[in-house]
Amino acid sequence: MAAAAGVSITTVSDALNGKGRLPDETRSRVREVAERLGYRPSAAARTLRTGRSGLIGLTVTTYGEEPFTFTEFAYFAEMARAATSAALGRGYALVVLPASSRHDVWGNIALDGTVVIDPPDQDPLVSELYRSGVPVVSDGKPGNCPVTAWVDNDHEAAVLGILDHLSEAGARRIGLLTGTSTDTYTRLSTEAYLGWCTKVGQEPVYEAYPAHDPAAGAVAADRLLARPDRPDAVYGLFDPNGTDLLAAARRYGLRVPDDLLLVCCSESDVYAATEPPITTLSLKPRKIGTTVVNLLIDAIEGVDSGTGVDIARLFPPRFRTAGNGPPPGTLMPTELIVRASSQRRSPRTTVSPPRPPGEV
Amino acid sequence: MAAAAGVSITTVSDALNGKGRLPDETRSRVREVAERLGYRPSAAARTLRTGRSGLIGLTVTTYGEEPFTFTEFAYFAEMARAATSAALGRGYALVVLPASSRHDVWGNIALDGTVVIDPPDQDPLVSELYRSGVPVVSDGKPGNCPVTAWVDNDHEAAVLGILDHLSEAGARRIGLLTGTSTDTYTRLSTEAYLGWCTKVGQEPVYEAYPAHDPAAGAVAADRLLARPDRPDAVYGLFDPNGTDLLAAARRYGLRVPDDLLLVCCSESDVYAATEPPITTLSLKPRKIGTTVVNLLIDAIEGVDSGTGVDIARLFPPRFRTAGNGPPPGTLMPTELIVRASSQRRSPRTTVSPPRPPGEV
DNA sequence: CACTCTTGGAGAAACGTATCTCCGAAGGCT
DNA sequence: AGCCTTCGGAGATACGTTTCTCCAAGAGTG
Repeated sequence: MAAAAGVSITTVSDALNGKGRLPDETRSRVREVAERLGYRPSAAARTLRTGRSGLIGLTVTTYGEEPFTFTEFAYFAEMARAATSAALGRGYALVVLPASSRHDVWGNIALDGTVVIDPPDQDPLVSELYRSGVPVVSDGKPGNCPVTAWVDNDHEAAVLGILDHLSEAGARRIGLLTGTSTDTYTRLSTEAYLGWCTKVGQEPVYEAYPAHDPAAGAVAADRLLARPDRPDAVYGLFDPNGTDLLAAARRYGLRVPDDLLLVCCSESDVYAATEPPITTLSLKPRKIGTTVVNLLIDAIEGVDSGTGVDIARLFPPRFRTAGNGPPPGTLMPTELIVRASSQRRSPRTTVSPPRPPGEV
Repeated sequence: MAAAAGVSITTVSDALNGKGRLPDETRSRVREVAERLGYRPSAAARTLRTGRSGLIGLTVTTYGEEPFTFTEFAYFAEMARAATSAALGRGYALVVLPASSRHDVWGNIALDGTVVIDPPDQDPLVSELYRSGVPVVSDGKPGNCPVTAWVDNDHEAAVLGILDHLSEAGARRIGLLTGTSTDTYTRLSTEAYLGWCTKVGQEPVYEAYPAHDPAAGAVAADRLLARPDRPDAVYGLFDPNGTDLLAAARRYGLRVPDDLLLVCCSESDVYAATEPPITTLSLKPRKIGTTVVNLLIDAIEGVDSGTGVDIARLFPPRFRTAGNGPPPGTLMPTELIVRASSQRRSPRTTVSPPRPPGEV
């Protein structure tokens, strides 16, 4: 377009990007012509030249044959929404890419960085990205992956907070509805529960089921309440557990909260309208999504080119451990939304602060 | 990488893409070296050269200040998930881009095509994309936009089916909970309701509220049941209407389905577990998402370069109208999942077939 | 032997941008 | 008058592919 419009090609680039030293008159003239011609600079050429695509990958773990959980749990949907919004605010767009997608799709996209949700140990995808010099920030503390940074909730503190809350409400034997998969969330939460049981001298009462199978949840809830050592309070780790447990309680003639105290982890507000309303733990996916993306973009824009070493210098000291240690991580607080199902008095809301970073 | 590995640059390209005429021995040798070096061809360069990025935009309409509804209604989440999966299956990735995002973000991304969800009349974004030669397929029949193709439910048939269903169940006065926005879904559904009322001689009984405001839905549901001409059956156009209406009915001491028949449009399975279970209309977002993406990719891969004229020839005759008329559209069937809230006998499931394309 | 045909692969152009270097001209200074 | 500095902008190169054209050598044919 350039030459035809008024003059040369360098001038167009400079005028449109505000780079060179041109009189305002020339600048505005070039812009006006570009506008009139509907000229759009080629994103591909710009990406090739600058090495920046403005694209961020969002990788979601995949369970079973379905492409991904994405919307299966409200957590992911909320998190993705917040992440998209945050990225857009800084001029980046999100590409959603299941970890399972074939290599040719991943390889065919110029990514400035990647957000990885709950990477499994030794995730080959993360390793390859890291080797390629692509910054990776994970949602969920990574097991053994070389990520640039990570963000997570303090799951241990959250579970302990809930168990204490239920104890205060009068629970004598607290059960857990958990998952069979080995992701960080499930593992840390379950470990926290078991540790608490040991500490207070309660025999653990829990049922585990494959969390990605919606039917299995109802069965597990039923099983939990059918046990001879039936708990008088239950915490369910997954979103649908609340309704499942409520239905199971109804089947066994248990009144909530009188005979059974109930808490589940969920981002859904349907639990404000159930009968009775159910206390939920929110993992604050919006905050997590926003933080993850901002951390990632900081890394992208801060480091010049793929040495991958200077990145740590970008983060404030509170985010990183000393020297050449593990990647910097930050813990986000969770929020317990107390409703009728877990108490006999009036509701209130508590926020669990993260533990100091030193203990991470 | 090329020259260093074994030999020249053309050969590498040919070997990796299976293009030229090379002996298998050379091919495998080059591939092996590439593998060892961890060589990845530059997506940016390829895009620049071939004009194909493998990227598809997914544009979601935005309500108010929140970036987009995306997850607000399960419909969008499901649809996006199916679309992502379908795109991935054909080697494309999805970039999620709110229509409201600033121009510089849109312009900075090389898109092979775009999926637009429910474009408003005269959408400037769609017009610009179309002019740029980027294929656009919309979910929702476009009002006055030059799209390549579109996919939608037969909303009129769906509403009429529900009204008939409620009539058969004994409803004498059917109310509607609808929205104040002017999107196609709301408009067509409301018009179908009003038309039906005229035909059967019933006075319309409806309340409209801003669908993006979750609190307003509960208020509107309450208002509808508080009217002097209270309906004995209600259809709610939006996902949360079911629980809202159920709560309102409870407040007024109305038994469902005895005093009030209930149906709402929702993709959520929580309505299978409510008390009583609520009949829902599913718009089949999975099917829509899949179809939209496949149509779009057909258009992308079928037309050589942006004339934008030959595209219609790609579609089977049933998808297009004659000559130079409106863009080809296809209607997907909806599914009415009949549960206890709308009948006094045993549930069954009916599928409403789309009307013949001639009447589009 | 002179020729054509096939095989295996190299050379070079082009995609459209950003950026580095350089150049002419004009003005100010000694 | 000669020199330095700034202004406005042009030229050239590189980014890493894909693809079109072309070439050399050997094999087959008369």
